[in-house]
Amino acid sequence: MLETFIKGIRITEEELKEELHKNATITTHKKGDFIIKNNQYIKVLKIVLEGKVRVYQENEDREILIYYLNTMETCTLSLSACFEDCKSTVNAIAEEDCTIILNIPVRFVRDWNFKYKSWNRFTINIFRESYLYLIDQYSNLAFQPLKDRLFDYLVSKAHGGVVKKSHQELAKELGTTREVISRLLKTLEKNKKIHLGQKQIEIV
Amino acid sequence: MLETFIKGIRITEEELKEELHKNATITTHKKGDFIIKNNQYIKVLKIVLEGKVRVYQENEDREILIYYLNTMETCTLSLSACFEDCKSTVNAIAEEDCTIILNIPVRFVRDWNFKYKSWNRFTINIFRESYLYLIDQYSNLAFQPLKDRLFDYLVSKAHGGVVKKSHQELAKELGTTREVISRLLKTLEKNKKIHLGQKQIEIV
DNA sequence: TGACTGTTGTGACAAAAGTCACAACTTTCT
DNA sequence: AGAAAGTTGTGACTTTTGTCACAACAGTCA
Repeated sequence: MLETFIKGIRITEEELKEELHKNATITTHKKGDFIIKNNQYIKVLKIVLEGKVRVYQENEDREILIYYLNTMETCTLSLSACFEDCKSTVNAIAEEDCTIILNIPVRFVRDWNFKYKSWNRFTINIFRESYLYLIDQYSNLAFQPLKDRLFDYLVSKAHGGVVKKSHQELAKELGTTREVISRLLKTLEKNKKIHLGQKQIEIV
Repeated sequence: MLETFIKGIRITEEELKEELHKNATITTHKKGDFIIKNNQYIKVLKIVLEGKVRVYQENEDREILIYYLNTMETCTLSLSACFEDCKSTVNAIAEEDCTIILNIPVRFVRDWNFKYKSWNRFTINIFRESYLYLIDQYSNLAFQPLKDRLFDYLVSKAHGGVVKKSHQELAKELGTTREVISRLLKTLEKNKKIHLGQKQIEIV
């Protein structure tokens, strides 16, 4: 439930909005394009105007979701990188065609933090909420068995009681493998918790 | 390695230091005292002047470490709470007798963020580093087998090649149970990676 | 239509982690 | 010294998760 509140952009000051538009470059990306790769230098703030980006960590053949960026959401890690040069430890990939604001010069992001109250608020809120959300995820990962994490995840991602994702996608989001997800989903179906279709899961 | 750099307080402006001292209350706590409990409202910023505090999440009979606060370190979660009223989702317990600055009024923490550049820097840095550190921990938890996390943890906590902790303590820090730790340590000893003593582990 | 690609199901097995029970040893405190 | 509390070792077992192999099915596109 935390998740639905985080990463929303909330800029109110007109002057700042103008600065944003004046300084930003807008780019478009096709589904499947990498926005950032592990070990690459992050040099600009990224705000997703439209589309969907998956930010994740990878490890050999597995992956785990850090967060999704949906329409009008800001990448916490790129914001973070504005304050200190650093390499990315994550990958980000366009899950849908998307348009992204980037190339806001780093020094602006820093200066605004002291110049505009609303930007300051915004920055702090992004960090605050991302941090709390991650702690929550961390402790779930530590204590909840996968079958519970899976079910909770399905519930959180459902639109009208339906999740349109393949088992492989779920595996990549939850940090496990496809076979494990398939098996757990079958069990959930036997227990009348869900109903399985092709690339579609219905929550009962 | 990230860990050794985070949570350090770095206040340079004299005026701000004075404000800190003027407004703060200093309290002392005995080893074993709870500094904050799960579900309690966090109302003040906490900075550990001396001693050691363990901040962790609990789940029935298990626990997992979020971070330790050592001398001159600031609690990220209490800083975060200054910007938005919220309940704690963690516990914090004094692992050694300690003295703590608290009762800095919340509005000061917020105002300073716009008034003092160094405080602004400080706030951002705390969030930034804590967030990056947690992502690192998160992905380790997801991908590294416990035996590796344990060994890495021992290495990171060793002073002069020695860790003075009981198996129970390690279990609480790594989010598992004592028996599991005992067994893994025995294996590490057999593999000549460590040498086991009473409440003491020597890294070879 | 038929080949290709992606998706799902599943059995068999292995490895990792958790649980329970109990013994033995150390340290602390009186 | 002796009791109590904390610490460590360990066997036996269960549950959870990961791996491999292979089959069947669905959707897309030439």
